[in-house]
Amino acid sequence: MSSKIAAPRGTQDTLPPQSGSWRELESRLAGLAQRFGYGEVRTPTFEYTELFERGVGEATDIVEKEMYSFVDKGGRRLTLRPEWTAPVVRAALGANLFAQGAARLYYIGSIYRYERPQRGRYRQSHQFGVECFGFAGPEAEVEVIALVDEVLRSYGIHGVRLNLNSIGDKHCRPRYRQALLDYLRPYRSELSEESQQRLERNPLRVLDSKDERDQRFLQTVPTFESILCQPCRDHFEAVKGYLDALKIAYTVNPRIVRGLDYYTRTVFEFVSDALGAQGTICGGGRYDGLVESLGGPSLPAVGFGLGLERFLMLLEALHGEPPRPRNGIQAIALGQEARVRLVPIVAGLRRLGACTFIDYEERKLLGHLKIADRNAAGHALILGSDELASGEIILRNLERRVDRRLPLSPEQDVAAAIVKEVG
RNA sequence: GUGACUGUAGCUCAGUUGGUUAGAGCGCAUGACUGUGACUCAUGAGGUCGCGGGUUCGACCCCCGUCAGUCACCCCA
Repeated sequence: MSSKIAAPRGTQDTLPPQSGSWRELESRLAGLAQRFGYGEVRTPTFEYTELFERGVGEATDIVEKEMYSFVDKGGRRLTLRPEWTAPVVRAALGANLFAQGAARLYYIGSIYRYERPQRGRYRQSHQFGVECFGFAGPEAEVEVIALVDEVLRSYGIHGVRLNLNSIGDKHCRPRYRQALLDYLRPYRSELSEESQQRLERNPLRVLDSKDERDQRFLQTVPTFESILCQPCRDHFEAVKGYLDALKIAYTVNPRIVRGLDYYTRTVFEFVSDALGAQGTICGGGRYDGLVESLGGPSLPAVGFGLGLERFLMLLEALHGEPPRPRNGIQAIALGQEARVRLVPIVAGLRRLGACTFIDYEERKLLGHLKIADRNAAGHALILGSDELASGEIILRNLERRVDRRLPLSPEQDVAAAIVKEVG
């Protein structure tokens, strides 16, 4: 026997019953997005590398060290999608979707990042997200935040906090950047090596350093709020006002910056402390400059990405393993003659939409019933020599342990009678 | 990329200072019960002890390497 091959590092297979939880979650998310007026977008799993370099930002961790990039046989530089926003914008531009102005899109699918796996972080993971294009006003932020809130409500999730911040726009962000530099430069040599590098390349990122050596400087660092221009300040206040009106609780957290370059003004994240170190379930914000930087019109936009692995982990942490309800019919034939009669009945049941299990091996009734338990079937349909002789088939309710006898003829009505009985 | 811990049956794990034939529980199979399932009882199958090298008379155990998992850092979903 040759050796087994494992799934690649940081990836995982999903089999029953977990695959059922995935399907349920995905369909609920899709339904919710549609309720908010969003249509589904699907994009290729890989894109030209340049899309992410331009869209996400050269100085981000994603582009610097986390992309799965390769050169194809035609010499093209390609990358496995590390995030959805840039591809969605590209796709929308390609379809000229912005000709009419606003557009609302949602997605569900995989992303790829070359990182060391740990709890809540994988090399292939999945995100649900929305992108709301065309609205410069604070209503757009509130709409997408309300959508996430609705997801949490629909699962009865409590204890997830919404962190909110504003990082300014193209007018005040450079001012803040300068203020930050002015403040930190004198202490440059006392900062962590990592932060020293960031100070020159991407000073905002110094803010979310957790290094001990940086902390004392960060305590008294000038905050964004102190330097926001008036329009940004008004915008942020309006977002908060709407959230209050919708009774969505939030905390203003001046330290959240987000790792992607394209964000402007509002940034937010939903955080749980039930998930270990990787507690961010959902991150998002406004990115008014991205569409234009990818060759489109100047069009404001807001969106978020929600991590499905982390969300499912949260569900399990909060509610435990979901109980497996008994459902479906275990068809049991005892003997070849019975099997010949039963197979068409099973086909009929399936045509009528009934979930039906059957094992074709020759075994005793006991063995079949154990298989029924394993399948969590709600009913057993038993056909053996006794039933053939009496012209009746037994339908047993496995939960209540009661039998029903149903006539075996006329043949074409048997399946319908069973379905009616099962309900 | 850095660090710590862990790899023994399908699953969860024992395995003494290195010693001869590697165990348990659950699960699985068969039977007790020509044909009535969540309970019993009995019997059985299932292991290159992650992989490769080294030390040793002898390695699941010690050493080195490697791969994988877990958790944390970095960062993020």
